[in-house]
Amino acid sequence: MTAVSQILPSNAPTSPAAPTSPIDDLGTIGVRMTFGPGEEIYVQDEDADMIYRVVRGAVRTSRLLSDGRRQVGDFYYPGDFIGLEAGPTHRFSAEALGVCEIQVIRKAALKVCGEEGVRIERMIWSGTVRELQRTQEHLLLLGRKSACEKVASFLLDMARRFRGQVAELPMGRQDMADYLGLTIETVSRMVTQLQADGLVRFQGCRRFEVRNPAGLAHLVEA
Amino acid sequence: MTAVSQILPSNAPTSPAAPTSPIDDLGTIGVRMTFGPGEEIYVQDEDADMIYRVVRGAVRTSRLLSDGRRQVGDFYYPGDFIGLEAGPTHRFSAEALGVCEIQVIRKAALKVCGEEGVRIERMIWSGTVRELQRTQEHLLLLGRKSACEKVASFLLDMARRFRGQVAELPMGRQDMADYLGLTIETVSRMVTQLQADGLVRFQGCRRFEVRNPAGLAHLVEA
DNA sequence: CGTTTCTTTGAATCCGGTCAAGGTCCGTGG
DNA sequence: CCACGGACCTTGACCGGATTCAAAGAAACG
Repeated sequence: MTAVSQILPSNAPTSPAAPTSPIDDLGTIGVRMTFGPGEEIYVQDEDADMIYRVVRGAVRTSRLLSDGRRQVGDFYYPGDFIGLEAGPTHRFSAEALGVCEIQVIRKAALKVCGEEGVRIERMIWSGTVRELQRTQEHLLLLGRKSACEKVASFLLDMARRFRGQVAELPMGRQDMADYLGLTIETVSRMVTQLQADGLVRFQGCRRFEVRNPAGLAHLVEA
Repeated sequence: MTAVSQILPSNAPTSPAAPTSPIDDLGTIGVRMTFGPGEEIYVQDEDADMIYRVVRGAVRTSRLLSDGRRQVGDFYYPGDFIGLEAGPTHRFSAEALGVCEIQVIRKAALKVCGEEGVRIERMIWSGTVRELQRTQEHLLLLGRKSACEKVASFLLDMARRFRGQVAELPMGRQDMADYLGLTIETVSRMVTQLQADGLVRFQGCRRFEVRNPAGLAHLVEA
């Protein structure tokens, strides 16, 4: 199901200015795998005996309703753990957005790694708490924000990762829509509107910069 | 801010058929406190050095936007931990729905309780994972479900707590609305509609029973 | 350079929100 | 015991923001 070490050609958006947060080393535990665009890292309802960490690239988690509606849980970047939510099985699927490299660790392996295992378990704990916090933030966004506020929140959040430089979105409009609980058309319209209002500027549909941080922040409304 | 051991008269809905899930004992750690309807157990942005566990009654967590919009995070019942999401400060407030009794435990106290502390820390860990799962379920509901499906999901979830008997809602329509990302009017209309369709039956606005479990489940659409 | 996929834009529709009344439930006090 | 008052819930009419449907435009890819 999940391809082991599949090498893809260099068509990947190499994200030249990617904001590489320094990734604490995970030591020698686990295996590195490479996934191509759209490939599944793990699947909804599958057993959850591994945990995963993004080394390079970006990942989305998503969940499908039986009639095809989809909710994107979150997007993950280098240094982030994924698959933490799991009880016995995964509630969401995880898919690579572009080419990405993932470190895969068997949960059971941590028990027998002493020192190193304990250190990683601590990282997992704090990762889980952060995940819970982000998810709660996401709740607020989905439950109580307008389309315009949703898109503004999302862009501001993305822009933060790039520290004011030009930001590059690793996902398309459909992924944004499914994250924000909107349709792709609405996302597109709001992006257009935010640009018309001079709050952001796009160069192509995946690169943008914030032109008016204060104005954008005002829309986000903590 | 939070009243210690306030005794309220017996106007509380004593919930005679309340589904008392057996609560594992927390031993002698921590203090029990009683809160009256609407009282704050902890407040958004407050320091988070305690954890809390519902002993009796029901609790909602909620978060306020600066313009008054409110999102209810979740509802908690006897045995549930609350306040787990916290980094240094609480992201949500927690308020008592009716009269309720809460066991309050200073986090730092767990470190020095040996055996007992470790046992509770494990309960907290599994509580946090369950919380994350519930929150993700909530995401799906807020992002991708119609008003009717939202209300149906909610009622089905509540009904499950009462194992098919007549269920008693500890919260009012406004709380349901803020949990579901709807207005109070829409919640009311959907309840009326579900009743008209013969899926549920209300006796008063807080007691109901499921009349057609399959039909209701069909609306929920996993 | 043609084809496919993704994005944007427009027009019409509809679901849920808003505004405004009326109803119900309860507790209080005459 | 009943009248009153307040809080909460329900219902109706209308409105508007987001979706839907459709088509044109732009990017990515072979």
